[in-house]
Amino acid sequence: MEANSSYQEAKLLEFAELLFFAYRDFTRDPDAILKDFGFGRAHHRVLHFVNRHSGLRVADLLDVLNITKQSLARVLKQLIDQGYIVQQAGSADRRERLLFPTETGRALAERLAAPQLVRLAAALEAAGPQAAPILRKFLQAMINAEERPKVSTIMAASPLPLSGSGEGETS
Amino acid sequence: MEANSSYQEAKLLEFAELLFFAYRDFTRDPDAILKDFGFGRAHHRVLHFVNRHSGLRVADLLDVLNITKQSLARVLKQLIDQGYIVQQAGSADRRERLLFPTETGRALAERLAAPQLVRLAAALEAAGPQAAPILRKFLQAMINAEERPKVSTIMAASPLPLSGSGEGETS
DNA sequence: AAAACTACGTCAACATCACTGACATAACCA
DNA sequence: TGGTTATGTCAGTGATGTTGACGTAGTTTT
Repeated sequence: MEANSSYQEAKLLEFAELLFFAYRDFTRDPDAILKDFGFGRAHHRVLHFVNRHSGLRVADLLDVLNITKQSLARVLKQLIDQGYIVQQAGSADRRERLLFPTETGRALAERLAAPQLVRLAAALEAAGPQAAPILRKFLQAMINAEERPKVSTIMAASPLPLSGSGEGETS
Repeated sequence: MEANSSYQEAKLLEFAELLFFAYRDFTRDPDAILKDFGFGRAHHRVLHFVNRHSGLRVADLLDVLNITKQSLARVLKQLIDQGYIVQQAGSADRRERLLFPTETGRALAERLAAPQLVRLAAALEAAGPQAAPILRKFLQAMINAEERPKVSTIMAASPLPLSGSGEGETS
């Protein structure tokens, strides 16, 4: 089953290139919007995960994004200072800073996601009715095996209930 | 057909996140190799397209990568100076600089691609036998409509015949 | 042949986003 | 009390992208 023929390799290279082009364009729409706010792609990533997984800790975010805390600090600080994200001390462990989007933050996150969701919906439809489960399997298998449990955990915790009001206890 | 239900949106968001993680890990292996050479992801992209589409012009490369010539210049110069890529004046239009990989360049390109192809092959297998055509449709549809003809042209021209020897006429 | 345009290279300044290393603070834990 | 943990922050650096301006060789147009 390890067909390593020239044909196979050419096919795989084709997918590698398609993936490059697809991802390039996937990020293009939000990048354009972000520019108007003086933000970059890093802000999008942070805002996305804070919005979608409300209440995650700074450590969780570092884990998800795979960047250093110094890298995160800059963008997170900007998002907090400009009122897109608020922090809240953890109730069990008060060292933890749980992150929540403000209303403004949620609105921006949704605005950034909108063109991407439209694109994804169109691409899924173009790929056919059975595409979704197949694509899910493919993408999951593309993720490093050691990372998969972590990713599953994060993605399963999407509608994490807001412990506090999620607002009003800004630093 | 514009199912915009909460369920649909959640599913699409899931794909958006999976795509992020998948692409992140897709670039991880080559990034690690590049570090040993003092190169970055930009070098990989240039070397990849020069290797796979031997003889393309600088203008083609700019078009494919969607970056400015000043950005390209830095990495391209390094790859040329260090013997991974050679230039050759176009025969029809001698202003054009056609780009070719050296043997060393080809070897590095293949080494960088290897883990990605392994990953892709495994993911395609995990996704099932009908995955390839579906995935191809999906990825193509993810690309901006205006860009698709350009991308098709580039990808169709993969085994572009080397006009010269492809070596020996370095600047 | 002169003028205009094209392909490419290059200099300079700058922004974003990542990194390493070091150190500070507050809160938890033993 | 002392050690560890979660987070924040300062300082310096590197990779990659940007805009703007200018130069040079080669092609095309008039």
